[in-house]
Amino acid sequence: MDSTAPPQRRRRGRKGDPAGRRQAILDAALAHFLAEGFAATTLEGIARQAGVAKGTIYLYFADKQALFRALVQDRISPVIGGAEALVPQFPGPMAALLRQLARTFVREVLGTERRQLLRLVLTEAPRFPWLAEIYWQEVVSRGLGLIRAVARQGVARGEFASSALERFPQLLPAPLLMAFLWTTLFDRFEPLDVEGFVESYLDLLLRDLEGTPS
Amino acid sequence: MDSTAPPQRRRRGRKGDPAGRRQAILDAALAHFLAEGFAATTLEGIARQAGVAKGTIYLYFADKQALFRALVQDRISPVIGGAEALVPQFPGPMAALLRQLARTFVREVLGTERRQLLRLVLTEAPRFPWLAEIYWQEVVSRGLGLIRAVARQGVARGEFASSALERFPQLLPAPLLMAFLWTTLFDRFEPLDVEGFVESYLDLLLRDLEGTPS
DNA sequence: ACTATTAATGACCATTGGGTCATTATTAAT
DNA sequence: ATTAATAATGACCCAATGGTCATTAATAGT
Repeated sequence: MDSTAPPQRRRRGRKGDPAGRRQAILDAALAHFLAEGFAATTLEGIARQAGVAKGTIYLYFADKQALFRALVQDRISPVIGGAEALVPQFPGPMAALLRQLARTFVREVLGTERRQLLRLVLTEAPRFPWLAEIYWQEVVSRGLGLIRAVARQGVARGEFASSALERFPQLLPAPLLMAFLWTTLFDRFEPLDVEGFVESYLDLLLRDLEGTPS
Repeated sequence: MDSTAPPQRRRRGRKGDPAGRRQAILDAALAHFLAEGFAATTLEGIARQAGVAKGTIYLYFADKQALFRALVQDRISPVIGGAEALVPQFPGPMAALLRQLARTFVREVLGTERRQLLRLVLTEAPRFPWLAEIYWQEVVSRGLGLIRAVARQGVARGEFASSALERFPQLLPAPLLMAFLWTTLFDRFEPLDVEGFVESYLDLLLRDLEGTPS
């Protein structure tokens, strides 16, 4: 996370590790964008933290926005991969799979620094349409697809009586989003038991999907 | 919404309507903050749209942040009032009341420019702790209180078999938040039938609250 | 009329920050 | 060694912006 070059070297000319530099810049940029948002982040600040001169950044990125874009693209994609690998070969019932997906999200995103990246995307996306688009392509559409697939499979196998989740796959991430928002903004006023909340919601959702009493 | 002073007057000295000026400035500020966010909004731009010189803003507000603060405080509070008036004297069953609360939110917030204000709060709050605090005091805590009251009442009257909503009042707004986010960011890729989504969720939630089959 | 008071102005200031580029250090090739 | 190629630098440029204040116009009181 902290990537200020170890001892303050002062080098010039060709350098050994261009990929490392790129990474250092990206790391520093992430830290600053997270803390201050896009508009308030200064290239000077990024450069200082990366142990690099301001001009150097422009050797790796066309401008501030390109840097932001590269950052997002580099770090966002890997998230969904695991889930996509898990779904098609899951042994147990679909209800259990949905539970696991939700829990994985809580553990792997809400419980790590990835949550900060999520926050960055959510807060900057309204102002950068391309950001929403990348996020849609790389994460949201794929996630939705997964949920739909599971929902459909559940119905096909006779495990689910309702197809509500297929029509509205957003039902699954809704409480996760709420938990995210809550812990980001309001936890200091009234802490939320995220685990309990999510489990509670899953009980409710799955109970309804499995047997619609009516 | 649009508040550029009617014809471009050029006045000096004492003026007739100081309250009107204040309002004009606030209107213009709202438009700009919504479109560009706090950091990217310029006082010059606000002044121009308000039909006022930049210096004039400083007669009404101490600085940029105070302006933002006043804006939020002025416009946010009235929202919850209606709901608070409705709840204590609602005639029908509590389930119907919850439905009405959710629908009102969809109609009165998601369906109006208030949604923009909500977006502004949500995107800027992480960077302005005092914003989260105001929003907590004026809206969130009161809203939560209402939901808890309804949940408790429902249980007391024997209408609800589960007290899940009392423990996690966030269960009610969760899908509303999702609908909000979705329509803000992803509607252009895959439109969401908000009404259907919310109703679908309410069915699910209320069915579960009313009779927990188990 | 004349004066005191005050609302409003906008030129101005100081600072900041994105972006450029001539210069310099380092390495690779010959 | 000498040269060519290139990685890195940071002083510099310039536009933009938050904030100030001497000046000016309108009004109220007398």
